[in-house]
Amino acid sequence: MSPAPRNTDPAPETAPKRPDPARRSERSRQAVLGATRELVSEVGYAKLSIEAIAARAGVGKQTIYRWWRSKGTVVFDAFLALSEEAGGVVLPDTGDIEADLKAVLRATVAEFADPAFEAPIRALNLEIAGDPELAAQYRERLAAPVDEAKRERLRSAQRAGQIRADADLDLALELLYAPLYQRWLLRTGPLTGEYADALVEHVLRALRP
Amino acid sequence: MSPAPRNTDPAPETAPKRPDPARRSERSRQAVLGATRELVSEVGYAKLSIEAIAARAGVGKQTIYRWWRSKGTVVFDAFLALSEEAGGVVLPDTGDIEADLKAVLRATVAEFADPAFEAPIRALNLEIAGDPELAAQYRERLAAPVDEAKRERLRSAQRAGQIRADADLDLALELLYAPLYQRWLLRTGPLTGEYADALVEHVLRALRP
Amino acid sequence: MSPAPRNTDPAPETAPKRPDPARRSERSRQAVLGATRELVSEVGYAKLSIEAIAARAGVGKQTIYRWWRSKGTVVFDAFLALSEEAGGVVLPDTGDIEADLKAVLRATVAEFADPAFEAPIRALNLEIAGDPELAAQYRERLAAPVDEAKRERLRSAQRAGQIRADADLDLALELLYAPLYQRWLLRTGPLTGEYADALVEHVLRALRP
Amino acid sequence: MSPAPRNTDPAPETAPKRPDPARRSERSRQAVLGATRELVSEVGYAKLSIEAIAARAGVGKQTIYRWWRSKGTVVFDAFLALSEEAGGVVLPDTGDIEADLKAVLRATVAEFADPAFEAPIRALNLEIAGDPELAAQYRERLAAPVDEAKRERLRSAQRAGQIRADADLDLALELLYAPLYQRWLLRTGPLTGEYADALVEHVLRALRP
DNA sequence: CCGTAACCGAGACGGTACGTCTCGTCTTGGA
DNA sequence: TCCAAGACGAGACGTACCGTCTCGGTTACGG
Repeated sequence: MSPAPRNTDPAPETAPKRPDPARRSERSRQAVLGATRELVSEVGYAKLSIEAIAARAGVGKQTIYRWWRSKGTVVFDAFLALSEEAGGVVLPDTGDIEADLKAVLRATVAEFADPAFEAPIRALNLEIAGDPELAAQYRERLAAPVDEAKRERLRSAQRAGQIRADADLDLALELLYAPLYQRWLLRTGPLTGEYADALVEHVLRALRP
Repeated sequence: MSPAPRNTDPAPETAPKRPDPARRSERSRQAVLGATRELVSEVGYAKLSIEAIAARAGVGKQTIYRWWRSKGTVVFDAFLALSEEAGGVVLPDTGDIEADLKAVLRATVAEFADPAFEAPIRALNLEIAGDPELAAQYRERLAAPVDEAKRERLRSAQRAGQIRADADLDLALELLYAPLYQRWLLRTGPLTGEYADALVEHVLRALRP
Repeated sequence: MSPAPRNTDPAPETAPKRPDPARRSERSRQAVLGATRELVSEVGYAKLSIEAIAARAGVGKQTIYRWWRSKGTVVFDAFLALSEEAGGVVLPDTGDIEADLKAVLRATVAEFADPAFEAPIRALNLEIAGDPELAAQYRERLAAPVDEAKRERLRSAQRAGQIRADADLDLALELLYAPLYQRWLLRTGPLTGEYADALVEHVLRALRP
Repeated sequence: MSPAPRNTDPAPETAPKRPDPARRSERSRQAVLGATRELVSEVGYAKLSIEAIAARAGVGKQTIYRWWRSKGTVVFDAFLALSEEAGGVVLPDTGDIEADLKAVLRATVAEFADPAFEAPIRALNLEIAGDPELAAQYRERLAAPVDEAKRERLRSAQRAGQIRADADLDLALELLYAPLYQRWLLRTGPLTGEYADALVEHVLRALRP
């Protein structure tokens, strides 16, 4: 039996001195996230400053820099915290996959149209698009459970014979949501209920047995 | 005595003093756009500053503020100029719509994978996503001609009976490109030739007569 | 004839980019010096901050950093400006060197005792003691003319036969003023008129023919 | 009815919670003083921080704040400890007051010229000049014994008839040392052996019978 | 053909925010 | 209870850029 290697870490190099999470002030964390949500709504993401967050939260700037890498990570956490409270996602399953998908996509369209959601969601998306590490966290903590719920609904339709057994469900999800997302993000066209319906109809045509 | 005339003039209001485009220095314009392209490649969009552009271009800051609204518009123009040089877009038409689309999407995948293109294209996309006015310009001057070429190829396939006569070609384009775009922008999955092929196959299934 | 050498400069090395004094804003300069004098009086030298000076003066911080090396140099200039306005110094010459010196030293004692002068003069002295470059400027621009006036009074006494012809007048000045200065700076003893008188009497004993 | 008692209590007032000196860790005290001496030499007094002292000494910051009022008092103690080890001061007494004083002043000049002493002594002096309480401590614990030794040498010269019986010895000491001190502190002139000699000669002229 | 009015490079200005540093206080866990 | 350790609110540091505002210099009309 060979001895367990003690330290396989290839690059310690004068450790960057991480803070101790056990001693973190929960009160400060909440204050920062709350202030961030308020300020994003008030002045928008681009004009958001760490200075302003600290002031609004009644917190020292160092406390923010100690626990977050960048403005983007703070904003991300601020909305992540909100979403995680929201709890599990359940999609409707009436047995009619077309009707159910239309309902879900119309709901998504409505969400994108709500100006109160629009600004922060856009900010969050830009942040994610520009930072691979945030993107990874986003996928794991926010997108994954939602996607799984959507995939499950498609699987149910498969079992009901409404979708081909050999369909690639991940690709199917992308076909459903990416056009919506792109229209919204780049404002390349109107986002309406009719559009959502047409989208669902086209995609289902590709998926039916 | 006649009443003092109210100022019903709806527009001038201490005119904002537009510069005279006729006297604009072409040399300065080119220097700014060139310096901008260099700097975006070197330091990325987020760390790009007007100050640095002016210094690199050997140009006064005022010259930039005189002719561009914001950092975003400069970057936009810098890449617009490049693309417009590229000239008209023509898509292959071998008569086989599936093969042609696969070739085009694989080319797009390759472009997204090229790290030299990646950074500035991403920067440009973030800028467009965050600024509706830039988005409009982008659609008119860059996206429109390319989209028209793509639509024309689909129309040709329609005439050849490879695509249903009543298909919505705009939606078809979105179904083809949006999933690719989303994967790239949010890094939600690998971008490979196989993926492009599968995408084309699925979408065509929805479009065939 | 040999060609004129183009560049004999031995150490250019990415020049530190000096600002152009010709374009300096006199209004800003005055505002900074004024604000500095006010703040030194109000909060003392130790608690004086560049930030506060800039705010009080209605000036950007960079404007201070552009023209002054350190907090010390600003304070120095602030009081230098005051003193230089004061104009030429003239010492009394009644013909009685002892009486005149007593009067002058008593005046100095009174100045040191005045709390309005005390704080800033002490701040200035600490700054000078800690920064050789400031010390040099202080000697040239403030101390030199005053010292020359004092030396001239002693020379006049020499001509009148009240002081030895071969006396070292610079040393004489130090003997007169250094004890006073030391008592004040280190608070090693009471500063009174009697002390000034005793000092003059002792020093004159060393200087008389 | 008796009058409400006035609070004649001169001290407690919501007691400031003094630590118990008996339980003080000698190891910590030494570590702090040692680290302080090192750091003053390395970075100078102005850039010295409590934070850095604590880190270098391997001591909690609170331990410093518990036992010292300010950065100045720590520095002061650090050098005080050094000097007190040095033990009693004895001045030479060859019977020739002029030769003896010249030797002593030349030694002082040499000390001031030594760059290893220069920096910390200057730091200490600035601190004393800016803090009356430190100044008092300095006089009692450091200056007093040295001054007494010097005064004793002058008294001995008085007994020997080399100095007038009615001379003010305290003033004499100031006449001897203040010029030296001032030249050093403000760098107003060269500090040489010749200067020390000239100083002694002038002062003695004022003191002789 | 000669002002004179624009653009131009340059860069100082009043500001905002950055990210770091240190202050002096407070909290935790170990001896 | 003291200590090492270090998180905390606070706020100054010195730097980077912002967008505006002069400065001279240099075109390029238009009287």
